[in-house]
Amino acid sequence: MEAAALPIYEQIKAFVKGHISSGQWKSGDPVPSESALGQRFGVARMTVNRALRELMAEGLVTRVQGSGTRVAELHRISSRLTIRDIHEEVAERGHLHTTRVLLVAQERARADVARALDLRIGAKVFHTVLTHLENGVPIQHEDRYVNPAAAPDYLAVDFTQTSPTHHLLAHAPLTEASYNIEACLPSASEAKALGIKRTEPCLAMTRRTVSGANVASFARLLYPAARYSFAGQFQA
Amino acid sequence: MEAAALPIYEQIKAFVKGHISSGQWKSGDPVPSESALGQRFGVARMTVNRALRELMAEGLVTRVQGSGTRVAELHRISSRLTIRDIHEEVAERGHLHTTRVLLVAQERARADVARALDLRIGAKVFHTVLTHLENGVPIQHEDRYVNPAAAPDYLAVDFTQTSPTHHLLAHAPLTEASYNIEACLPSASEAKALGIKRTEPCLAMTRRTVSGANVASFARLLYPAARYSFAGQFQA
DNA sequence: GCAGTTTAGTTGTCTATACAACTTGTGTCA
DNA sequence: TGACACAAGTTGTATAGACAACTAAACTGC
Repeated sequence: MEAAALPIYEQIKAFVKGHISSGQWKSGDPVPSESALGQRFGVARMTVNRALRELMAEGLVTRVQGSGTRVAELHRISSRLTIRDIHEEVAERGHLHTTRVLLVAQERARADVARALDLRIGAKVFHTVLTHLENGVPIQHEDRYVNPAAAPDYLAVDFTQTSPTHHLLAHAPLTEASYNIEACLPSASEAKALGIKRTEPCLAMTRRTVSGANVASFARLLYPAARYSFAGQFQA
Repeated sequence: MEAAALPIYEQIKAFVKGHISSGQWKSGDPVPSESALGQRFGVARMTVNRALRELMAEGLVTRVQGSGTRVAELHRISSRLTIRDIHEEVAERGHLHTTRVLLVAQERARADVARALDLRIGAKVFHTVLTHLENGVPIQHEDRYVNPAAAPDYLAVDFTQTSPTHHLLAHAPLTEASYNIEACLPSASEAKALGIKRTEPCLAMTRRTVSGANVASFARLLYPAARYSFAGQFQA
């Protein structure tokens, strides 16, 4: 019945967290110094150091060399937003993921595409448009441009078997990614592909991935509002 | 012209990151053991341990006691999404933040509100509806229910001077928060308050904050799509 | 062939110490 | 009064070592 003994540094983290979340220590208040906590718990300073360092990484305290540790201003609620491969996400729910391939083509980059992929206007680019279905219901519309330099054999992939994300991760290691989430209404073709009305709002995520020196891909992912949302959590 | 010497553990992190993002080490590949890296860099194992521990926290490697360290599956792109106080956000852009107070009232909880705040139906709750403006343009519509137990003097606050979030953080220390982001169309009253058409899509964030044993507040924050989006970045 | 044991290797935690880098308040001197 | 030096306290980094906990493969005995 006994709880497994937590590592000391976790106990110290819990001790500090407890004082913060109970309101005993408020934003801006000083947290006892490493040596003070070390004495109180009867442990080495390095152990306390690890606890406080991790709390800083979690955003609960701020530390200034030479000055001390203080309870952070919690005006920022920060949590990890994880963007996952759509196939994995559907599979984890125990559902069937299928793909409808609408376009697989090589094109010349228009101005906006060229800018996003960091290529010249008119440069060769790969373009795919897919619809992802969960148990037969469309949940994501994916319009993607790929830099041929990053994934030369992209067009040869059978996208009913392998998701573009999966192929790209395997062939163009990810060094950087940025995304933007906004609300929008679908275009006529997007609405048709998703089987929704043009007046039904959608979440649109535009994502740009960088692999080494190249921008590997630029994608617009559209989720019908009724069938998708992003959720997150924060634990003090 | 010389770059400041990075701490050794940062150098080791950069070394591992470099091998991952260049594709030399792929997902699932083993990373050299702590002692191996320690020998290679001529440093103590604890130093390597810190580097690898932080890389695990960043999601770049997985570590299993007794087995070893491996490059993580990067199918998950994970980054920190920070939700900030609207006032702070506007102020940082050097813009003027003002508030229009539409409702400040004490009500009896309807079923949905009671559930969200973990109270009985008909229990006393505080209800505020505000519009936040940036340089006079509405950017956020805030519909919030507050648990009186968590912030007894909530209704007395002058919301043209202090944001609800600010007051709550000061009086009900945050222990937990969860949020959900979705796309939707505004209701008639929301559209009117934001000065947009009912056909203009919006990002809706519903947020629930917990303070100690109480659910402190439940809020629906509505952002016109044309004026707001969430952005994030991931660095390998 | 199989089950159990041993062993080498790996990560997890913790210590006691050392020095560097920085902040802040105090004291000194002109 | 002001500029400067100093000292005390704090965090940042790094070490060398120790033992615990766990894994996976090799080995042993049946």
